[in-house]
Amino acid sequence: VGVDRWVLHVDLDEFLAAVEVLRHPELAGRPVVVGGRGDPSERAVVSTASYQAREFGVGSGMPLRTAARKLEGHDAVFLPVEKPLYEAASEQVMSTLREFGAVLEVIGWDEAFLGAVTPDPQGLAGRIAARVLEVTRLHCSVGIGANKLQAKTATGFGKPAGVFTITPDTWFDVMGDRSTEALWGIGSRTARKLADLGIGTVRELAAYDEAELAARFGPAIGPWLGQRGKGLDRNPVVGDPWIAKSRSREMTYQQNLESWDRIRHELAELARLVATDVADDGRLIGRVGVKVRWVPFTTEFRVRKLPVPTLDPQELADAALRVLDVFPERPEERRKVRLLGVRAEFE
DNA sequence: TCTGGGGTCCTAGGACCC
DNA sequence: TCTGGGGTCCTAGGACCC
Repeated sequence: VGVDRWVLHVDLDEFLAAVEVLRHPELAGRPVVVGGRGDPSERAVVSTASYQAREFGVGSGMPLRTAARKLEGHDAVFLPVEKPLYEAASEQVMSTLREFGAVLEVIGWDEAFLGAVTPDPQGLAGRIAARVLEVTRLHCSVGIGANKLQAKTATGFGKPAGVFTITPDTWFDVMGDRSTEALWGIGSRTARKLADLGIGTVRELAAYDEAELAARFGPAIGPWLGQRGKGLDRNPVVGDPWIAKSRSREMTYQQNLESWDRIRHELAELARLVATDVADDGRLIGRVGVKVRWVPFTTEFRVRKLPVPTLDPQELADAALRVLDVFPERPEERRKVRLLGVRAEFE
């Protein structure tokens, strides 16, 4: 009785671009695009665009080439992704969030959930944003809800640098008329399948029979979709440190790979990189996966269990090459390759 | 628009065994 | 001729997220 349990979702505003502007203050006010190696002529996409860049229609996931075209004549800056820099900034943000003593679940460089018990979640949100700004000089938005879905959804309405609350009482007022694709966890594919059933809006999804959804989408995903529509989410905020189940490296080549020897060489190189990545972890690798993206853009993935789990770079490279051999179509058979990837799955 | 890199989870089907 | 039911392991592929 009377326990005010809330979920807060904290999301940094234009995170990568904001971090870059902090160390390059002269860039403030200009459209800033962070992506790839910072060369808009290369095969790469936008990781983060500053709000000034977004005004010209540039956003995450867009090819850098396209972004450059949209920003032509607007004094834009393209910067490379500097992973260690953002990791350091992220750690600073997360340790600031930890000061508040709530359960903290980190879900990305620039995002986290807090499970809080408080009669005044808005007050807490304001204090969090102020403290994050004070310590890191970065702005964030905070969403408040009765569960993760509501909180995460609310953040979008708070941006930039604001606080927004969604409760079970206001869920349908805020979300009811929106497309199902606006829901966290429903992408374009599922939204289209739902539309085929006559389900266009969140309200329509909420009203749909869950057994029917289970028949269409499977026993787990079907009912889960129905719950999403109703704004329900049973997943708790989990404070345990995240432990990766796999580690991978992949590379899109600026020039397509054509020779079989070159492909094998590059794949072995990626495998050794993965081995280096996991060397300190200590856990053995039980399965190895290989990803090939053919020209123009079809992607295939094969994975094989290792007869004997290993940590050895050369064994991993050999295993990756054996997986490459099971691809039904060999690269030497006329198809060019634009991307290779190696994934190691822990035992 | 010519489409990155690093992850997670679910589903379905085949193989195999009892 | 027409053929069980259940369990487990393995892999392919889809979908989504940051």
